[in-house]
Amino acid sequence: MSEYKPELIEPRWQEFWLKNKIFQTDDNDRHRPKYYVLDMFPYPSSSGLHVGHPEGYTATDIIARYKRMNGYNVLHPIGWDAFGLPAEQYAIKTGTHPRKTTIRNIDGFRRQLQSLGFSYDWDREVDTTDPAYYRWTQWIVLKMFEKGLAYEASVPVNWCPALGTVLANEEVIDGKSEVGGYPVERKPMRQWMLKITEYAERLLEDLEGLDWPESIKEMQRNWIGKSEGANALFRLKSDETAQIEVFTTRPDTLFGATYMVLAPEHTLVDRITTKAQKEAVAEYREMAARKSDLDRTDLNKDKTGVFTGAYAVNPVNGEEIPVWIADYVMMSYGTGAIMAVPGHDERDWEFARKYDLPIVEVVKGGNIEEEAYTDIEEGISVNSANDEISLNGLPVAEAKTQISKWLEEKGLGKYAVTYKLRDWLFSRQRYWGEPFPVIHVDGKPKPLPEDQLPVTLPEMDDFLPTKTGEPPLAKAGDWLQTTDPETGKPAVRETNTMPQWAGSCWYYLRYISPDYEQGPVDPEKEKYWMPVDLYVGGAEHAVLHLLYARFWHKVLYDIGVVSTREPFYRLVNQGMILGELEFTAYKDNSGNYVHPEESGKGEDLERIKLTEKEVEKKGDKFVIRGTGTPVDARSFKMSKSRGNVINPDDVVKQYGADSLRLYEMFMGPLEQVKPWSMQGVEGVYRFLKRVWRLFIDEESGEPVAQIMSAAEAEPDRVHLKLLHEAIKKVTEDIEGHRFNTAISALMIFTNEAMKWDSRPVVVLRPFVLLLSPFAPHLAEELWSVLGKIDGKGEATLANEPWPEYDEACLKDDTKIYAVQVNGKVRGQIEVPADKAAVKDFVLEVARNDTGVQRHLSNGKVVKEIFVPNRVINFVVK
RNA sequence: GCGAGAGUGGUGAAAUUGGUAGACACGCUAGAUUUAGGAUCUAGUGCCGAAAGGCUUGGGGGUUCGAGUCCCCCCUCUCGUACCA
Repeated sequence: MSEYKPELIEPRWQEFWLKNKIFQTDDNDRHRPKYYVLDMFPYPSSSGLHVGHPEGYTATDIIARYKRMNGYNVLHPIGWDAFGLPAEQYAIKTGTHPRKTTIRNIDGFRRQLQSLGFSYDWDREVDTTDPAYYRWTQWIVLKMFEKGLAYEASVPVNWCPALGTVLANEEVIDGKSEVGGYPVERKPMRQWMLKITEYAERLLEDLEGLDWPESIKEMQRNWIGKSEGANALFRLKSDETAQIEVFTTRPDTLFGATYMVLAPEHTLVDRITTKAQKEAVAEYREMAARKSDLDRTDLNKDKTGVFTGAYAVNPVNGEEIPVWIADYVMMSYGTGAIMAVPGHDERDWEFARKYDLPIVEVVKGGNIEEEAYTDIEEGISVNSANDEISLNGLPVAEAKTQISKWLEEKGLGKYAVTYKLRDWLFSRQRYWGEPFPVIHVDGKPKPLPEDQLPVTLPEMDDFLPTKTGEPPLAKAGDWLQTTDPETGKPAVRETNTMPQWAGSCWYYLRYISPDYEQGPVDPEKEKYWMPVDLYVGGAEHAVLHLLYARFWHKVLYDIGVVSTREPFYRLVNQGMILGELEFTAYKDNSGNYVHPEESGKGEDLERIKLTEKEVEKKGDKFVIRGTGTPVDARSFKMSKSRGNVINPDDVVKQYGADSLRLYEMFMGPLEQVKPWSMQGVEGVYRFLKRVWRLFIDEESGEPVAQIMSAAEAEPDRVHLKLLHEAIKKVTEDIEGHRFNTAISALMIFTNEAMKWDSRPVVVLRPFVLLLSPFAPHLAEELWSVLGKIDGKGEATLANEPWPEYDEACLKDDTKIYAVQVNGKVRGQIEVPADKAAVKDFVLEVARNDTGVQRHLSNGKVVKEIFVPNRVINFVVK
């Protein structure tokens, strides 16, 4: 071998690592500190890896390799979140059993991941579709039944006829299914729910201690949506027995409540509606029921509603106020009813304007003729007094406390907290998911005893749901009919299955003891390994996966299965990788290039893709070269339809896994969104070739003559300075996840070392170790080359200690100062290091610099700034 | 609308506490070696200018001897969210 040929090097080392189980984690070694570094659970899709996967995986692999070399016992596993809709839909289309597809896809993913040289412990693979795994998923759900955290409910769900299943709110985007984009409608169905709301407060509170991106924490906080306020009771004018309870965050505006609104689905509506209004109300309710959530929000500019004919009494001032129904009030939030304060709530203001309802000012500070005044900092209560209490003159916060106290004393209301978070709709009408460990006896659901687990999926060849929306499992006759193991009574199995989230809620625990038989995780090992020290994945899981997993973890904590309150101590989101930068010009019907925005008829324009050479930059935009016609210059999300998808396999084939890994890390900061560039891959590939030539003579294929063993040549100060600078920079940058600048430090070392006539092994060896987390195949290869030269070193560098830098080697003989005059750099001076901190000496040298002198002669020096080892500034007047 | 984040060369980006802006890489220009090369090496490359010099981190103000970095106002983009009372 002569040139750098990754296709020859890489498979050899991958096989070596695998065969010798180099990265197998030793569970019983409790002396070393542990480090658990985790990638987000991949779904093994049929299309294989995309370049986004290796981004996070490379980052965690670098950390894992680095931590091992630093003496940590590292847990770095991978597995498969393999239940899910695509395999089932493929089965419906082709008749191929989902298990078959799943196995094939997993094999594909495993092959791809291994071809990238990731240092996973392959003996810990887990697969959510394996009964040995989902046995414990079912077990956890069983525990939830026991704790009363799972219940059945008939809820209007997002029924997608095309997919034949119910979708969670978060799987519906703009009224269409996230998968496939099919229309979704509302339909009431029997469902399993999990009481995540019971954990709302803890899920919110425990965010505090987590080292997560602030944006993700904020999204979770918003999702949980805690509001503090009061519940207040309004009695009805005509019906002494009925009361309307409302939730408000602004009890201080109670005197300004001029009407009330119930959600159309509110149970009181039938009871309070007057005869005269019955028809109008019924009509409105029917219309509202037909609307999906999307339609409701879509129409949010034009609020609608109907008067019920009933009046309620405002408890603070005895005013009789009309009760309306309107779909801008949601049954699922708060109490499903509001007191409307149009003076100080935008929505109520709009509604009141439209239906000509009175608007009263009770907080001074704005102009309620123009818009609702919602400020809570400056506003002062007015018009808010009765015989017993007056809020007048109080700021909002104080008014809130006063009125809440009063309401409570009177039994008219009390302090209340409401969350946006809803219970988790936990069942799906699908085949390819975990069956529930539940049977129905005498029409009632009953959890199975633990020893009946796992409840395995029945073999089927028809995966279509029934026409009524009953899950496919309803067709599994033999499986469906069973007996209650306790009573022997005939029983029917639950036919819903769990959503895909279930398996991914606790997989990080199974990795710890994948073969443990007595529970989901070996408690002793759990105590050693948990929590996860570093969790890396895409921001698309910011809310759902991370919230669900935190919820399950807390349940497991409560029943003593895990020892930590939170599963993931530190979270990092990798930024999305976009396609290559694209230049697009637009032509109109007559074939003239136009500006897309100025033309104002964007839909008729023809899009022309231009190359980099066909455009130039003018001002702050790109134009067609030689003309003034602007073009769009943008990178887009990779997608099949756009044709800008990069397949990692192709990159590996052309440049090798090390180049792919290196490029993905060199592109920019891990967390940032960044566009792909094939030329950038070329760049790092050239770097690796240069590294190769630092060691190997391309003509002969032998090590270069410049390499000196320890016996032949001592490293000199220049060698050591360069090396130790690299060690310092690379070490600190890996610790701070600044992989791009770490690579740049490796490049600087290589560029300099290439010029050396003598390349001492004792300098090259640490360099190879620094390179190894980034480009492990090349590093192993070069390590073995060095081993042949001086007969030292192990067969693999994976367990070598990480190099440490020596401060003494970093010292310079001289220091360089920038010399400024009035803040502008006018010269540069070099002074001996031992005198660099001597102010008078350095200033004298600076004054004598010819370039500086010229600028000093213009006036009088009034001030001299001296920043040791950096800069001097003369202020001249 | 609201919330969060980000704007630095032709491009991806550096600049860890306020101290020489543009490291490293891509691209480009010239040259060398060369049958050729998407190979390698050398030199150059923020902008304006012949040079001296001036200008420059989205725009405008401010603090400071000194601002990409701190403060105020504005603009643009990305992501999230959507009647949550």
